[in-house]
Amino acid sequence: MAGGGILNNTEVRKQKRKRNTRQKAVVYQVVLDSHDHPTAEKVYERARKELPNISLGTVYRVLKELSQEGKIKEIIVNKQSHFEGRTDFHHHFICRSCGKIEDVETPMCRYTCRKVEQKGYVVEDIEYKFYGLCSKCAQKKGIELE
Amino acid sequence: MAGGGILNNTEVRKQKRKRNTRQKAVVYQVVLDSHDHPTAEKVYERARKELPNISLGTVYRVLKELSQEGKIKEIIVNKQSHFEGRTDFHHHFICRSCGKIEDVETPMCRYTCRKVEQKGYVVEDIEYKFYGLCSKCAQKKGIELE
DNA sequence: TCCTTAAATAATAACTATTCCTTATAAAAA
DNA sequence: TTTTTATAAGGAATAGTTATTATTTAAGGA
Repeated sequence: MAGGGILNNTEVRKQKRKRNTRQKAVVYQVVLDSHDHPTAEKVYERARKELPNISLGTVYRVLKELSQEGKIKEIIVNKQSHFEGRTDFHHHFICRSCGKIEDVETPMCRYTCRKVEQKGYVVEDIEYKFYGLCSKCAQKKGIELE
Repeated sequence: MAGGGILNNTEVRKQKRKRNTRQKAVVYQVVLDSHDHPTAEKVYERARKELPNISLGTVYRVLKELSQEGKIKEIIVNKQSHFEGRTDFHHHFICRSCGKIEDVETPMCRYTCRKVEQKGYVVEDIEYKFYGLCSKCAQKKGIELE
């Protein structure tokens, strides 16, 4: 049969078709406006103020899409995804007492990368996490111990 | 009523009693003998060769105990726990193609730590993860692209 | 040695974050 | 406007893990 196996112009155009939905726009905006590294559930909560009928599944899917498109970043803490609008190179400090996640500005450790690359590895992504007590919780603990 | 609220000697001794079980010994040995950062499920599989009736729940509980005692280390990759017998300061490279986890010897980044501590944070633990392609997968991909 | 006791176990139910599935809806092409 | 199909909503399903409970067993003492 003619045309079998190879896509014609119409089919190619169809494949590329992408829709611009309000749900995606709202979820993206919520992440951009949030500076506390919200979980999917928190993003859902906030998005519902704008779009009361949005579903949690949609939030999860859109968050994954946006991450893959490089528009937002996913940070995993305690096996749970958190999201942020900052996409430049930086890392995170996680307070074990209050759970707060804070950004840490860090230069990439060239020495380490070189060492890894010497083994023939290709480094695509680097993730540093610092765990401990944030200043507030450290202070509180200091007071308690006195 | 007499004696209420305060523990007597017998009660104190009872509280401290800890049992040495075959299950715990076997799970520990399995982790020490494994050099591939096994998951709980994999540890379970291996422990069953020695103790066919051991339960998965026990494996999970013992792995957590051993981690808390500092005898083994837990590494979380893709929201899944892996375990290793090495407990000294080192980090990990994770191959996105084959999933292999490899140890990376790294000096602690003093500059970064100092920067974090300047904010009044108390750093208790540091975790570096490098994601990419291991030498084998990088080579394979190189060949494919030719 | 046998008893006692509570810590640890096996078995299994429950939980939680996330993904998958199905039907319905709506954005964009025609 | 009509058609097309990507995306949405709602809910079921899944995976990894933790909690619960009745049972077993290691350890200390009689």
